[in-house]
Amino acid sequence: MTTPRSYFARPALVMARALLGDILVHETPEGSASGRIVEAEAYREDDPASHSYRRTARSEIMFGPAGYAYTYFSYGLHVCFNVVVGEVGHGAAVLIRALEPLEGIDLMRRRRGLDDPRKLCSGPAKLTEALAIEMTDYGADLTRGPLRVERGRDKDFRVVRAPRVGITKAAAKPWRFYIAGCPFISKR
DNA sequence: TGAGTGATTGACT
DNA sequence: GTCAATCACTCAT
Repeated sequence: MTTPRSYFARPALVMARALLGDILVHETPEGSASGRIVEAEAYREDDPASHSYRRTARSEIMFGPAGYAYTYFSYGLHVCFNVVVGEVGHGAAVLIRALEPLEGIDLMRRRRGLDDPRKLCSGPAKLTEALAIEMTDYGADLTRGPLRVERGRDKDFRVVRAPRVGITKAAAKPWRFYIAGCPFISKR
C-alpha cells in the first residue's frame, strides 16, 4: 500500500491532526512492526521551537517535498521521528509522539526490553526504539518502502488539542494533538 | 575551535 | 520531584 505525496503536502497544523489514526509501518530483516499514530505535534518555520526556525543543513529537508522522514538525535542518546509536511519552501514537519502498537508487538517488546504494550511506544524516543527507526532513516520516503505511513480507516475518535511537550520556546502554542482517552499517549 | 543547549527517558530520593 | 547520560547542532570566539 502506498500513500500519495499530496496527502502530506498540507499545512503542519492540518497534518498533525490528520495523521492521528494513520499507521506507521517499519519493515526490517527482523520482521515488521507497526502502530497507530495517537499523538503528534506540529512544527513550522515561523515557530521559535522548531528546528526549521533557522534554515540549516539539518533542517533543510523540512523545506523540501512532503512525505519524507526527518529524524534527529536528541540528548545524546535518543532518536525522534518526524514527517515532513506542507508545500515545498515551507519548513514544516509533524513530530510523532506516540503509537498504539498493532503489528510486531513481540518484536517491540524485545527491542524495548519491556512487556507492557502501553509503554512500548508512549513517547517520541520510545516509538523509534520499538520500530528500530534510526538516523539512517533520515530522508526515507514515507509514501512507499520499508518505512512508511499508511492512511488509517478508523477515524472515529475525538481529538484533543493541547500545548506541546518538553519545549522552552513558544511553549504556549496549542500545537499538540492526541486521541481523547487513549491509553497509549505520552504523559505529562 | 569550543561552549552552551536540547521536540527525552529512566533511575533514584 | 530531581538528575544524569551523552552528542549533534548552533552560535560565538
